[in-house]
Amino acid sequence: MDVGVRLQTIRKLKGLSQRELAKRAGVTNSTISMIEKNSVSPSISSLKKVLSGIPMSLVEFFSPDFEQGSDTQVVYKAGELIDISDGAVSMKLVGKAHPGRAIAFLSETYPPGADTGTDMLAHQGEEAGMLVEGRLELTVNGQTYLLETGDSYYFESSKPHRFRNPFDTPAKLISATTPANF
Amino acid sequence: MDVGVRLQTIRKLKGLSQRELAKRAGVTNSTISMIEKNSVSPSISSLKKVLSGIPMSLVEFFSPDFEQGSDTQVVYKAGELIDISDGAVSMKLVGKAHPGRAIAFLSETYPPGADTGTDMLAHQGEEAGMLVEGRLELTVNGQTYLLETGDSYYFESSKPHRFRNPFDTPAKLISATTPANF
DNA sequence: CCGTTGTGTTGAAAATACTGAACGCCCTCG
DNA sequence: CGAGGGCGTTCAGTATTTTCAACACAACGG
Repeated sequence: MDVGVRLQTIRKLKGLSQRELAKRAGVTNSTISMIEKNSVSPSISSLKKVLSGIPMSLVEFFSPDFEQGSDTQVVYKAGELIDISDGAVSMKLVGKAHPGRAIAFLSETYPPGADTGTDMLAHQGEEAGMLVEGRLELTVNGQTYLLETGDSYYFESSKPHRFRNPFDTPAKLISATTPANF
Repeated sequence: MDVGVRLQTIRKLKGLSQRELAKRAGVTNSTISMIEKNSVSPSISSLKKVLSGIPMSLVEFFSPDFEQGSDTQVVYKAGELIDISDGAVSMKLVGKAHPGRAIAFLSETYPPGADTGTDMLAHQGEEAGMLVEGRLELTVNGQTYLLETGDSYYFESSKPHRFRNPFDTPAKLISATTPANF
């Protein structure tokens, strides 16, 4: 992540000069200049001040949202997905050509007995999914649910969660998580 | 946004001491101490270094932990989805109990002849999806692709796009978009 | 009881970021 | 042509952050 280039891109997008932005932000134009040339690494407080002149939040600034070439791959054949399997659970990630992706879109297969473990991860973000085949057990925040084909879910990833297939037929799940941790 | 408190919270959540985190991050323990006490405002480069020891990205660090009540609905039966159909295309939204959702997770059905129109919207964000039934035609940025069952896609929503089913069998798509425009 | 190891905090010195006042460049207007 | 005003850059000096080496406190074991 190139802080300087990113700031300059945003500033020009907003049609501001270094001095103009500096005045709005309450810093000097030299500060802006040096940040953009990467000759310094600004402190959080000053970057925050600078961004307040745009205005833009730190989250937005660090979100690599709109910066992608126009020749990136769009469609992925079934065999083209990246395998990021974890144990018995098969997980295939859509969009390998998108390193700064905002969504982790997965096709997951849980063979009989498969389990994401009792790790109960608490990463930040939200996730949703739909079961397209079989049955699956989902535990969120201590509550256990039974998902049948066609059922779906939506919860905050910060809640401890776990997927498990105690049945004797494989379960296939399509899920989306944001932000992408991959 | 209290940088110090946030860092301390995260560090303790990960079960790290100041010195341990400092070692992993390649800074001194005093740096951690002073950042947590807000007696300094770290530079981007040093905060990045510190977070690399966790590890955590700057985006995640600055993304507020909007926690949700623990009684929100998690699982949605097949019939419980909200219908937000647009014309001939049937669209069903997962997570009606999540008004401030980050992801729009949809189950979409395109009957033969269905078309999202030539609107070619250019909203910001990213979207991904996977075809679970039938065949579908996707146009992104002027390029037209043929999706077959099991194929998937990922692109920036800012690129003009359109879905169309010119075949004589219905197509079923599961998709995710962020941010959610609903 | 003392030595050891863990924790977080603090002070002076070194490193880094920020300001203020230049500078050079390009444009426009008189 | 020359004055004025815009632009971004640079440099010396000041302000802030980071390091290094202590310090104080608590827990554990010999």
